[in-house]
Amino acid sequence: MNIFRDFAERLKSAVELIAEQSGIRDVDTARVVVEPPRDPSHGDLACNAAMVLAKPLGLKPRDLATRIAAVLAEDPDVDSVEVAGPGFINLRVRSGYWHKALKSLIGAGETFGRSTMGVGDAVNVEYVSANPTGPMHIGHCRGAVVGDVMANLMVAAGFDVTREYYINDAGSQVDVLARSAYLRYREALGEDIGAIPEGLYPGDYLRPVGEALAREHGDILLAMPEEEWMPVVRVTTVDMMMAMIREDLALLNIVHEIFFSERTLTAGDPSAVEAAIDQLTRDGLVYEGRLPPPKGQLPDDWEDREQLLFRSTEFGDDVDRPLRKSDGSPTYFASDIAYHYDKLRRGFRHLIDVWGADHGGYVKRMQAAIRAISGGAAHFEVKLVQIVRLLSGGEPVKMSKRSGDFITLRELVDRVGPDPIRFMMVFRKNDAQLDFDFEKVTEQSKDNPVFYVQYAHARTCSVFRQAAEELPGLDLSIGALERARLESLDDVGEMALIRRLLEYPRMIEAAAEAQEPHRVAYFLHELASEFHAHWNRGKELPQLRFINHADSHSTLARLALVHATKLVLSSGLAILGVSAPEEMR
RNA sequence: GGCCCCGUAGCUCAGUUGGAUAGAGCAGUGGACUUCUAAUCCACAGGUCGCAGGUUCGAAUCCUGCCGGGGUCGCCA
Repeated sequence: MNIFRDFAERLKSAVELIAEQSGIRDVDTARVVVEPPRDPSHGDLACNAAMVLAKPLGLKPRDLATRIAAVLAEDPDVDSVEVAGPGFINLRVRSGYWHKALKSLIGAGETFGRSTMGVGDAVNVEYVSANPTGPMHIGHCRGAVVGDVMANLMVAAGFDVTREYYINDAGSQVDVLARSAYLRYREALGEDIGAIPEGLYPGDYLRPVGEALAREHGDILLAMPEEEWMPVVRVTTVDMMMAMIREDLALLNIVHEIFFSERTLTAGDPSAVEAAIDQLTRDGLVYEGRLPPPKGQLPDDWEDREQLLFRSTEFGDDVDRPLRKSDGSPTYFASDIAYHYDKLRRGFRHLIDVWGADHGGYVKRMQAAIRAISGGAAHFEVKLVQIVRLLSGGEPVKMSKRSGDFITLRELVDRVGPDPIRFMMVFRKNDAQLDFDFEKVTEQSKDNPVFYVQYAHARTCSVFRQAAEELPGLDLSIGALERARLESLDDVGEMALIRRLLEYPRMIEAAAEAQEPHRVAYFLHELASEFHAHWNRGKELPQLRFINHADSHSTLARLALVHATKLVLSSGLAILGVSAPEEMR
């Protein structure tokens, strides 16, 4: 149950009643919001209805608020109603309502917080899509986690989610990769290859590829010209790189359902890319024309020439975009159009792409393209993740990709483990830069939000261990907790915790709606804080402790609250893909 | 130069899609360990929300123009 939605419904019927009395029909209540007030002293729930609807109803905000308040005051679950400020309606809910809601939370168990908002709509989340030219490094890490948590979040919100990886295995870089692997092949056959020439991939990770090629083909590739060995070597190399990337992703518990090869778009006659260009041509969205040279610094090899352009300006882009390179082959943009065409054909109407910030200049044209090919019917959202700055003790860690000594994802996971990486990568808005400090992230203290939240979960477990030990006769089953006399939970700390827990479903929906996974992490941090705070109140006021030997009824009610806290913490951590440990010694 | 992102406490950042007196953590100061794990908690202090206009009952949030930082700009993917 979602208490905010529950009361929003009650408010709307109150408004409709008042509108009817004034002879007005069809009031638009879409902008009416019921939310927790920023200041808890204002009550349990705050509503803006009077301010939003004053005009259409021809009333002053405060007068309307007073009339709505009078209707709501009759509600048996409402304790008190106040009109405040410019026309806020502040509700205080009877404590029995909270206890009822808590009971249903416990009954819902792990399904608490799951929403049907998505009504099973098919969503495609494309993320990582790192080039298959080497192991994953830190630069890929953030997009990987953000995409994965996004997918989890959309599942929780009731969408039918497919996780997808686009393999860029068609460009010239893959040929360069294959040449580098071919060199390693010669090396594996005993040849002294000397230093890796400039322009090829120097990494040791290609050695096993060379060895595999040698095992499979012996020396027959040596006698072939490049056109002949290239396709063979390319396939083996890309397959092995992708296997390696899959292993890297598995270290972060990331598993994609679909790996989509760019190369398959260029195969066949006509290829999917050519078909897409043909379709755009038939729709009159393509022409031969000239682009103005870029302002600022002109590329050395700039030449003014006619080329095949897509009319992206008709769909909100700043300039029209080329579909063919000077040699006539399709641009990356052209294959990307074909790729997204394919996603739409597979039945997806919601597409979420997670890209690195360096692709920011690419967003508008892709949005334009999808508007064009879907006739405006598809929801397409690009989430750009900003750069991660890697620090160690506050000092930037130097990385040089050229020399190949960048820090791999594998090294990072070995050093700090998957949980801190996953948590920290979503403990920030995706469009803000992020500092990732080795020392802070491995630290096991409250400075580290990962441990802070995990510790709260471990504490909930420790309470139950303790209770089982101290009160061996007490039935601690879920059923017993559900039947507990929850009305005895009346301390301010307990009530604050209950209110926070019941915000969970609303937070999930809002985060999914906004496609902002970081909200889950922040919510958990706040919930953990609420729990730690209440725990500590039991030190000064022993009568507030969860376990009370003299009173098994209140103990059981409090354990029910602890259980509910554990449920929400582990549910939220599951969305983040972070483990919820039972103890942290 | 065009486009995109960012600018909130000394530092790192949230801010519930336009709500009330702008919030956390770190750093600083002062407190709480014969305890259900002090890996925690409490209190104090800290702000012209980059600047200037505009929109309205109401702006950190939306619009315009500046300033500063980052990214990006046909034949890389």
